[in-house]
Amino acid sequence: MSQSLDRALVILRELGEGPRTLDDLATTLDVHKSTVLRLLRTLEKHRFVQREGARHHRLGTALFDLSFRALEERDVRRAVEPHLRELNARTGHTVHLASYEAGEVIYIDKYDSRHQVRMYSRIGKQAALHCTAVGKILVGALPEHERRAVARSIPYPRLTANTIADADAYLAELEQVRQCGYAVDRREHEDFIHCIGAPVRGPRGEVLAAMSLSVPEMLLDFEGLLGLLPELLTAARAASADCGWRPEDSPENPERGRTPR
Amino acid sequence: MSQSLDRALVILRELGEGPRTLDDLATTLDVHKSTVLRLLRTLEKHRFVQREGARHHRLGTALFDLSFRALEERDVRRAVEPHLRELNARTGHTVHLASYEAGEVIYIDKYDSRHQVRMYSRIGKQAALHCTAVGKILVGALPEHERRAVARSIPYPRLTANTIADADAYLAELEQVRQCGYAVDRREHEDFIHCIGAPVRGPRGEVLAAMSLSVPEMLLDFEGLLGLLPELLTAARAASADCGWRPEDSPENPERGRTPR
DNA sequence: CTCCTTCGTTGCGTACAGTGCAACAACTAT
DNA sequence: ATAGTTGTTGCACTGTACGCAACGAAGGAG
Repeated sequence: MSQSLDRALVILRELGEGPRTLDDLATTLDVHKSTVLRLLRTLEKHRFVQREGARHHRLGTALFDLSFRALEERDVRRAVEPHLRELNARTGHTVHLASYEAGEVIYIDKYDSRHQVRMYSRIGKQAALHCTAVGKILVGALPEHERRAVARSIPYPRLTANTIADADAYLAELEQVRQCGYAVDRREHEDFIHCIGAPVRGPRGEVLAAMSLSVPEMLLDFEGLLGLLPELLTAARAASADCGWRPEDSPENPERGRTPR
Repeated sequence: MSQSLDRALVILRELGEGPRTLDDLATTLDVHKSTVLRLLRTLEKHRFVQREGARHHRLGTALFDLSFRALEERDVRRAVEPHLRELNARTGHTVHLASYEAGEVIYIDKYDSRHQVRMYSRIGKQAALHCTAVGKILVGALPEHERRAVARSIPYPRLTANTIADADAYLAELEQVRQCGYAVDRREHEDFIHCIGAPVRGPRGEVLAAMSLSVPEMLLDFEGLLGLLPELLTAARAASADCGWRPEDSPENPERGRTPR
């Protein structure tokens, strides 16, 4: 492990919270100012950091460049984008695309609701595994032993009265999700929002990503949201088709986590 | 300057081009494999890099997280977003929001055209200063000496027959832009696309960002695009109002580059 | 099935890069 | 003026990150 690189990455994380001064950083990292200064200079040279005024530093443009490049490279995202966009246009509600990567579920695309009340989320943000529709879809698609391992290892913070609270209940829920072909989050993550999710599949029926529709309760009750399920499933199937999925091949799908290279 | 950090950042840039193996990286960096390995491990630990299969590495999710956070923090972007979105909805064409930061113009937001033919761009991408509408708006808004310095220092690659080719012509064009309150790119950047741009202003009339509308010639000729100018200007003014601009204060605006802190 | 190549991984000794220190410079506030 | 911040520079020392070389695992060719 490289010490200086390690420190630099902590600096970046810290700057992700907002602009900081040299001293701020030196204090939180518990290293000498001059050390921080040198690291910042290198980061600056590569445009990962830029100065704001005389003393403040903030994240730079190289970061945007890199991350949008990386997002573009994910073919799933590119293929699903039009369908996501259309689902958003048809329903007017917030839609998300999420992917399972290295033990975590993160949002890789998003279109916001047309309405005033919006759900807080962000591309790049981690989604909770135990109380979101996308989390259930993606973890549910893992091979059994891995699924069990995940279920046992994650924490179960109780975010609302409906949040699933332990591994057994979670595994049962995942089983349910696998059977239905879709997942719901009925006020499990936030008190006034419910959500439905569906898988996007690839050529061998493997789950590549999860698509979801989130609606605040004041706009639509849970039954109303379920009424949109056909729209969601249609969109997810169309997206899957664009990713190479052929429905006839796999009526009941094999367990699969990610695309082998 | 920190050597190891420097190398790590080069690795990230390299991975921005696509997934690489350890050897690939060692070769392009011209350092020993074991060195690359250690850097990669540190990057991995912080989720800046993730493995893809056994041997390939690609950019990780921390990058998305950071960059979207940073984008969110830019208040301009947040304030302008709805107007950008509406302009996109009304016209159906590609709209961009760009900002001048540390000598470069980069796209900080974008909504794609509804049509099949799309312009290639990406959030985080640098825009050419001499042949894009946003570049002209933003450089044109700099104080005179800085504007001249920029004009003299940048290269003038000839991308089409219409591209401005030298500093004098550029400065004259910028003067024009300042007078009109909008900028055009009449096939200066790409042969089949033209573009119009307008400034988004802050409380003191200073230019915070530039908004633009890009349309392929086959969809709309240049006069047709100019017909959309009122739409663009209305959107830009509404966005400016949301950023604290009060039109009556500054009929002719003072020169100003960036917001002081 | 075996050999051979290719690529990732590990342990180690050394050199130099990165560190902390202390003094200095630029600003603000009082 | 004076004192208190905070950024910047030069320097000497030490520990970290480097390259090396040997090992191990995986995959392909014959």
